[in-house]
Amino acid sequence: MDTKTALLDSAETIARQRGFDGFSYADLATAVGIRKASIHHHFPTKAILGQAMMERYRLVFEDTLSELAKSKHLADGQLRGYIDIYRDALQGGKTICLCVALSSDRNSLDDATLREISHFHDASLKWLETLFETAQTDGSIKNLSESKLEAASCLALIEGAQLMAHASQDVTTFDNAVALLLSRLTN
Amino acid sequence: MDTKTALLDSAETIARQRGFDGFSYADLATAVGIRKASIHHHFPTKAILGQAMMERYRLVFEDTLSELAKSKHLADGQLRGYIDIYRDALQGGKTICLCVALSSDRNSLDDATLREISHFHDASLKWLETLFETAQTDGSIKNLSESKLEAASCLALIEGAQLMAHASQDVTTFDNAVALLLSRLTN
DNA sequence: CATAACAAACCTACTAGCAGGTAGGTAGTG
DNA sequence: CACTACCTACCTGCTAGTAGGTTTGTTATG
Repeated sequence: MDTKTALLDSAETIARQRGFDGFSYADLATAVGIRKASIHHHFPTKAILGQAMMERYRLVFEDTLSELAKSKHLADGQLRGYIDIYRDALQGGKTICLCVALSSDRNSLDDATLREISHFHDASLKWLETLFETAQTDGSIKNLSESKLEAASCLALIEGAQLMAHASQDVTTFDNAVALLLSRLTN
Repeated sequence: MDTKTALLDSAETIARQRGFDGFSYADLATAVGIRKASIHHHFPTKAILGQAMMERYRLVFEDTLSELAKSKHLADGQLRGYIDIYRDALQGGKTICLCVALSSDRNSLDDATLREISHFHDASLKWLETLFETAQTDGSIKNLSESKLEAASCLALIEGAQLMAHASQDVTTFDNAVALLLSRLTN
């Protein structure tokens, strides 16, 4: 496999468990099977690696979301799919969304990476807002309020649910937190 | 001022901005005005300091909650107060609840501190559950579902809102996320 | 076809700086 | 005398990053 991809994969996996400060070049070297110094050939600095990691994550996520929007035409199905993405990302409480994981060690991230995170949040909010707009016409979600607020509330709920599930290392925590949101879906 | 208290204060302040790995004994030494090695006299290891910090935080928080429950008798007032605590804790996006901040660098925390965090979550959930039970009799919150799920959902929402507000360094993010929850309060 | 040139990908060996932690000494106080 | 609270000086281990050399495969040229 491509070494650069393998490095990003390892970095993402560990970062999602332990944050950006939670992995070192030494960790990646061991995981990938090359020497620590060789990583600098692919990613001159850790900041560049972080940025690349976050950008790739965002692009894959955006792709997943647009696929989801294509495959499910009703808002409730889309939201269920969206929640499932975050639930699956938990892997039983072991890992969390990269975005949530990096939010904590903000201080050790450079501006470019921070911008990637903002970008990610903005894109998520926009996608959810569209989803709730759809719901207002197809009626597949109950008790609707203003789409912008629904989106903000929804994202915060899901990210918080993930954070708590990670803290307790238990998916049930996630399931309990999103249960009421899911109960608003008609299908 | 008592040095030990000053150390805990500084540690808490920085930890709430940058996480547990975000502050060093050197940082605390500078902040408090003693030498780095002298901190070990008060807290032999960083793990012990972390534990003490989290325990104090939890105790103060529990105290605040019981005061809140005494001063406001209706559930909506209590919930508004609860949300305000988290909103104030943000200080415009600069700091977050210690519990949210530490959830991220789980790996560098010892078992005792992790147990303190669990303890904190459990206490919060229990308090909120009681709040929603109260709401079912006083009718001050609309559209009530099962109290346990309401509590889980509420805590996840607020913690997620705080995380996102911290990421964007903007309280508006928090306000948007909790707006729909607040709209369910009758007063 | 042989070989020289080049670059990509990796290596060993090293640096400076910071982390938490230790050893052992000192000033003040009951 | 003993204790608390602090000090200087140091240690080990880890971090990201650097310098410079080796291997390997491709590509251009006599």
